[in-house]
Amino acid sequence: MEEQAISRNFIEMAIDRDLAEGVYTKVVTRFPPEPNGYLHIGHAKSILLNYGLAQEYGGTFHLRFDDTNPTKEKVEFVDSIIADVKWLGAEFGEHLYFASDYFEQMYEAALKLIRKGKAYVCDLSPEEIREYRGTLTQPGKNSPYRDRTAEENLRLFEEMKDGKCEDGSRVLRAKIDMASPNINMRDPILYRVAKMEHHNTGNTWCIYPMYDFAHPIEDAIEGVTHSICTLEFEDHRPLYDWVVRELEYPNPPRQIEFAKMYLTNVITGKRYIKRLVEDGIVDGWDDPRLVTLSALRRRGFTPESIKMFMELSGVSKAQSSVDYAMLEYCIREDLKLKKARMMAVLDPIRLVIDNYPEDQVEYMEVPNNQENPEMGTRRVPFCRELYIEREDFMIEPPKKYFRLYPGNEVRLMNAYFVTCTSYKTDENGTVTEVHCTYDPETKSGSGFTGRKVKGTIHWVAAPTAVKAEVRLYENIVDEERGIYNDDGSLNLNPNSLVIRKECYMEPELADAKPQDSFQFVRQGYFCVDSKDSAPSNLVFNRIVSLKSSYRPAK
RNA sequence: AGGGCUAUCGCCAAGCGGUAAGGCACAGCACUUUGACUGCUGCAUUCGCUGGUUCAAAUCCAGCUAGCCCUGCCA
Repeated sequence: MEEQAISRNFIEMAIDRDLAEGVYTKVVTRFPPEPNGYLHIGHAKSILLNYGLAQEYGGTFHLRFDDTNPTKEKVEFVDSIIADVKWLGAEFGEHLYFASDYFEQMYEAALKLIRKGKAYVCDLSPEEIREYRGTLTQPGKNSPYRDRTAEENLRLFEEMKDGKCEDGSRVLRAKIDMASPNINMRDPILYRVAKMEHHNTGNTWCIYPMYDFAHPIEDAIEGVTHSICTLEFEDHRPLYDWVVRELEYPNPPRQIEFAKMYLTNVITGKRYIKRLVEDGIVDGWDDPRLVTLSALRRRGFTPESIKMFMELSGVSKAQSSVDYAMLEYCIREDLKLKKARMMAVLDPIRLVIDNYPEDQVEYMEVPNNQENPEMGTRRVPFCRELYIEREDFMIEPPKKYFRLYPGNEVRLMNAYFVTCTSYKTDENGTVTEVHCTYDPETKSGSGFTGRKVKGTIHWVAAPTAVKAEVRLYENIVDEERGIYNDDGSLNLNPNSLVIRKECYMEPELADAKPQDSFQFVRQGYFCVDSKDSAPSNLVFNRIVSLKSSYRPAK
């Protein structure tokens, strides 16, 4: 009851009011994508918002393809969208619809408007229509075809439907107000001719309804109560209302707009992503550097993390750009207790324990996740020769560096304390090998409290190490300058390349399957790539790095 | 005779006339077999600006300013 204090967003408040006033008795929402591309993280907000609202009010959520323009749509996109919506956990059950299945009803609706004298067939060319429309500051003027009789309009519209008109030669228009300050109300086009095959209806139709006409009808047919869309449609609301009013739907849906979500440092915007795909800059719609849902999934993001992200970012009408760090927080938060913490050395250097028996192998009992004992333990081999991270050793350590350097003692995670005794370099002065001695008394779990060390480093036994490839991703765009330059050329951040590393991992990881994910101690969360991994070649994508408060001194 | 929307910390975002929630980020301390995690602490005398109404204004009124959207037979 005190929990009630949690604030409700403006959409919930509007729905509460509608329910209280009896405008609606149930809630029906929908996510209405056009199948002209893959879904990205921006769409996830709309999906989760609509689905969440339906859940919250015990209503229904629909997935409806707004496929009214055959020139842009493909079944490939329909399939990917369905997969992505399901992956996010937005259950639409039987409520999967296609706007194109309503074409007959939309045609009837057009007929109704014509009979009411609210729509007319216009023979103006596209250029003329533009001229007649006026400008932002100048009113438009009436089309010379505006006063055709209903009979004539009916005849002409039928000709359009029957394929007797060429593309662009005629349109059906609403008769509203050419002087309206809202350009959408200046006799908007309702139907256009497009002699083209449609992915769903084939060649049944050669006239297709425009969004402004089709969308309110789709919503009304399905009994949608709250038609939630983004801010750029605010100016269309008067037309939306005009359509449902003139068509005399009994309980017309109501359109509510919210601000699109932008993420800093990534490319959102379907047309930019599309261009990167088409230009071959990325491997495909699911290239892990993208923020399409399929890319995030491939990279290892979880639906839960995306849901959390949407909940944290909130819903409002203020144009906003959420910090990418928030998404990173969400995925770390989600994986923290769920994933095993493994040791992997990304930039290896050999560590030899001089006083450890040459042929001995010990198996260390290691918890899979310190904070989640339910995840059990595993056995990790330990021996005389190991790999450690190159950055975990320094010849001359800066202040406050408490990893390995000559004379210093550190803990090998889950194993023993070791003290660095010497090191070897090549002719360039690059360290090639580090030598140390271990103290048998300090074995992990032995309860040794004799002395403490400040640093703990991870390692992998050299003879049994599994070789794998790891990919680290940097942001693909230069945040400062945007994606494309003025001349249309691509503006990639020079640091945005994928960094590939050959690395060594615990033998247990040899059995990792595509989409399995883990925390690599001190390195971040990684997920086995589902496309590029072969049994003989494991490829891990870094989902997100771990936070680090260590800053190497300059 | 342009219209619509928005403006609260670096980034999101509550607030709906009674004296600025929360999260991310950041900083510091503690803890630590991950410099992680966790815990604690700090982080808007002020709500785009200027006036006005009121005992009282981020909240109401007026006028400015800035940003976003709209002149597709796209959605």
